[in-house]
Amino acid sequence: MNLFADIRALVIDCLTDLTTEGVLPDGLGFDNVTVEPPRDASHGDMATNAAMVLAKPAGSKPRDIADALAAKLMGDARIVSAEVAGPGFLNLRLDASVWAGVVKAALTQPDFGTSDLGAGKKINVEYVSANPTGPLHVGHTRGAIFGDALASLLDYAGFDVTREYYINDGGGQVDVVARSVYLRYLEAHGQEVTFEDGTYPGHYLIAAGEALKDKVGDAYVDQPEDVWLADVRVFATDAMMDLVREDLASLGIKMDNFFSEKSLYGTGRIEEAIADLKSKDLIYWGTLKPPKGKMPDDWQPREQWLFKSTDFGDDEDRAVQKGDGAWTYFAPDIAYHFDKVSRGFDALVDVFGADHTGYVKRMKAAVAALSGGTVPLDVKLAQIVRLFKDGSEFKMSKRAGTFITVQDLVDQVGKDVARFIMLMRKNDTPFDFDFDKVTEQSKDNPVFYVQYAHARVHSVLRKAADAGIDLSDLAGADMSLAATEPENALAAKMAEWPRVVEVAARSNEPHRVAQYLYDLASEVHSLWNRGNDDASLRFLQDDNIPASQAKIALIRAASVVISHGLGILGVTPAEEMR
RNA sequence: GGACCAUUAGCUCAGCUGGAUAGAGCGCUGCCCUCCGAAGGCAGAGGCCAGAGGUUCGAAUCCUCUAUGGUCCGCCA
Repeated sequence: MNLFADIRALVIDCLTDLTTEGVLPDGLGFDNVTVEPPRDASHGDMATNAAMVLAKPAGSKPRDIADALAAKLMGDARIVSAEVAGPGFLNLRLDASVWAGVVKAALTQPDFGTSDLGAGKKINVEYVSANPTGPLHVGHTRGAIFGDALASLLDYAGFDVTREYYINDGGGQVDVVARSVYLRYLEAHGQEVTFEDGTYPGHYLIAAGEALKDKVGDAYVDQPEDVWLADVRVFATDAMMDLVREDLASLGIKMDNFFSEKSLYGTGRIEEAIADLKSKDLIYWGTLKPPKGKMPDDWQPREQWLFKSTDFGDDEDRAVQKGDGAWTYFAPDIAYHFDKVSRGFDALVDVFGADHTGYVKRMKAAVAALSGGTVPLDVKLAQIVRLFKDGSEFKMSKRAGTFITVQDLVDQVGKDVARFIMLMRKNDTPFDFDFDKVTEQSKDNPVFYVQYAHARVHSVLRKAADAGIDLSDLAGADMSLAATEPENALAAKMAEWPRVVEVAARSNEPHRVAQYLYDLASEVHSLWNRGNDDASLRFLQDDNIPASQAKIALIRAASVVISHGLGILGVTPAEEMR
């Protein structure tokens, strides 16, 4: 159930009636009519802008429309009052039975809050896609967590979601890893090795070197590169991807599909994608203009194959083939997205790091061209995270050895904290991650605050069970026993949940879920605190089992919504804080 | 030179795709624990929504320009 959608439908019905009665002229569009929670609770439970939106096209005053609509709405049992206010808002108050319905829905409908927004459409969310050169570091985590929560959100909103990781195993960096693993392999055979420029000395490669030794023995020792490179490349990539998978798992991320860039080479798939663009007359032989601003010293004009991305809003056309005939990095990316389109996805989302900002337009251009404009691509950027520790910024440096991995992060603050904190902020604004603050166990820490709300409810449930209160049919409780104003406020907040899901999913913004959970948790805590002063608001009412059941039903419903929301964010809904 | 993103309370950030008197946390101020739910609670102060124009019933939100900050900008991967 979605209360806001229900009431909006009611408003539209009433407007339609007014049209047939001749109060409103024919042919009015109701698309702009909204039903929203009011900014100020004293205005009522819901507000509609119908009168203001329709006044102009209907050629009448907002007040007149509002009055007529109010009279109509009052005919529905759910509407207790409908008052015109401000510039023409219609403020609605809802019957207490409506809130009881929300509580029951949250308790009995496992899909409370899910949506048919996605209508089963296939959507592909690509995220992380870090080079397979080693374990993930903190720089990757924001995009990883964001992409994962977004995927869950879209799933919850009714999309058929595929979580995907693009393995950049086609470029030269893989050779570097392969050579580095080879050095560690020699080391495993007791040789002295030195890591020169162009190799990675990372300790995480030691295990890979030993594993290679276990696999091939001494077959590659003191052999020229052409003997072992191809094989070690595969071996090293697999080993690195195993590390990546472990890191993802420790963040609670599990991909549906890993797509190998390498699989595009030598299989005709790049050629196929480029041919598709050629057939659309979007590939031509030409010369790029020199870059503006600081001119590279060695820049020289050169003729090459270019993609006409300017036709689709890009600033420059982009090269797909280098002067030496090899593909640019862009070419396999085109082929990869061609593959996504070919797999029948209705929509695509790419999550990039902030360092790929300049890449967005050409990627959108490519997808628009390849799909004939039928498949939308939304690119979300994960902005940088500044790390703070002991009051000052913590700069990462590979050389200085101050390199924080995903494992370090998870070890220090835990998966739940890392996920929630990063998901509270919009993805495209930079933010500061303070190690000291996020591990604090207090109200000031939003992760703790939300989890604590959930745990508190479970604490009440345990106490109620100890007191022998029957909790087997909370949905059947007489909710009129928990219908005071602060209690209704909590139910009203729950009623927003389906709306939050839709809005968040429509804009691909999971942070809205986190913000909402904070607000909902706040309502739970607030109600709890009121019990300190007003014993009639305590959840366990001595000698009044029906009232206790109703109040428990209310907060239990809230905890169910919290756990749904935390589920989307990938944060554990703790039942107990320790 | 250009692109993208940001700019909201002293600080860190929200603001539900254009709605009413712009919100939260921290910090600040003032109250509140002999007892039952204080890892606290309640209340208050604090804003020219970077600036200037524009669009309309109505703008923090949309458009243009300007300023500041961030991320980038060759056939790199």
